[in-house]
Amino acid sequence: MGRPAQISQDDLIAAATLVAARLGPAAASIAAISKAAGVPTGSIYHRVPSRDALLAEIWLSAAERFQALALETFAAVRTIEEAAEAALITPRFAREHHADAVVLNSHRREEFIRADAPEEYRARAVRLGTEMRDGIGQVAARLLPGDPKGKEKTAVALIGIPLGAVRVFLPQAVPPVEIDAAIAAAVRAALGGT
Amino acid sequence: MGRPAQISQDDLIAAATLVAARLGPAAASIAAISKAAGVPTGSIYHRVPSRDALLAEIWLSAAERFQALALETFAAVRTIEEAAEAALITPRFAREHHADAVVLNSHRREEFIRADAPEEYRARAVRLGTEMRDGIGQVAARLLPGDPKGKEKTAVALIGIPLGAVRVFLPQAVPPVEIDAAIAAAVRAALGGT
DNA sequence: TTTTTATTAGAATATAAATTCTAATACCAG
DNA sequence: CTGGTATTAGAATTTATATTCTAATAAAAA
Repeated sequence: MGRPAQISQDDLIAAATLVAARLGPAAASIAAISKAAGVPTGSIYHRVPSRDALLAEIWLSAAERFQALALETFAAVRTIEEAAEAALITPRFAREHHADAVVLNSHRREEFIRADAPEEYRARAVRLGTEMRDGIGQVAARLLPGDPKGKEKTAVALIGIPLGAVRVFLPQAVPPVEIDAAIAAAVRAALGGT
Repeated sequence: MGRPAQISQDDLIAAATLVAARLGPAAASIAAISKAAGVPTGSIYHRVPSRDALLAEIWLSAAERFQALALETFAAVRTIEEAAEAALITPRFAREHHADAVVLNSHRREEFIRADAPEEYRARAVRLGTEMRDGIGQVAARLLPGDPKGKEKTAVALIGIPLGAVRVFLPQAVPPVEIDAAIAAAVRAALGGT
């Protein structure tokens, strides 16, 4: 079976995520990542075909982790009060998965998934975007039926506001729990409740 | 006086800002910028000493433009209602200065002003940060006196929430005016008003 | 008109980082 | 024990791009 690997592909992505979160995707060079992972540069290419692919995996694995949680939560939202509670997944995720949150929140997707990235990765990213828009659209249909800008307002409330609040503290710190009440209140207000 | 320049330093920074906003700072190469500005690569170095300096100028000129507006507005805030109105400078700025807003909002400062950037630029960036924190602190002292987390809540309300709301639409689009009411309502709520 | 000089223009060079390559290594199956 | 094989290890190569350099140019001043 050959010589055993020092790290798994998941370990590699985790190490690369940490580097990208700390230094930014542009500075996440193969040299920096291999040093952080504790393996020689050549070994990286036994796990992923290229740096572009690795950068894409960093973003996609973080995004898929967040989105699975978000969509499941949003699907259950029937009232503005439930929406206010659901919006708190964003600060909670940032506390539990700091590096992922920094990757998603303090950087642009386009810097991880370039215009010339392999089609496979672009497709996964597009699917995530579509799924999120659908999920938001369904919440909007339930909470603000008939409002022509209901989708935009719901996106601002469920995504924009909590993300913005969290971003005041990222990437250095973790958002303090005290801001959760402010986020919930802001979401209620943005959706027109009380 | 020598051969006249095709573009001024401000023109160069404006062109570079557009490239950085569209492609990200990492992809804002000298070649890409010179092409966008319509001048040969060598001419760039008659305007700025290095690419690092140009990237720093892009961020600083955008940040200084926004911050002058923000601090002047915040200085007049005495009530939560005035704070809600003041928070709307962010979506308005994004509509009027789209590329600047994308630079500031969809990218990290650290990617424009690297750890090894010339001290002059780092100092300007540090000063901006200090001034903004001071400004927020003074608003917090007026709006939420005695609240131990008043500064964090004010930052979330005046910066985080409007920035997050705007970011739902950037970098492709411009935030629609319809969201301004939602932002104002969210800011009031985050500050504990009504 | 001639001289001066900042700029254009883009080729040449330097530098940094991604990728590939060769050899050595360590485990497993037989 | 031995052969097969995936991995380590890191050097060599390639590629991309920042920077420098040389010559030509265009306007203003003398």
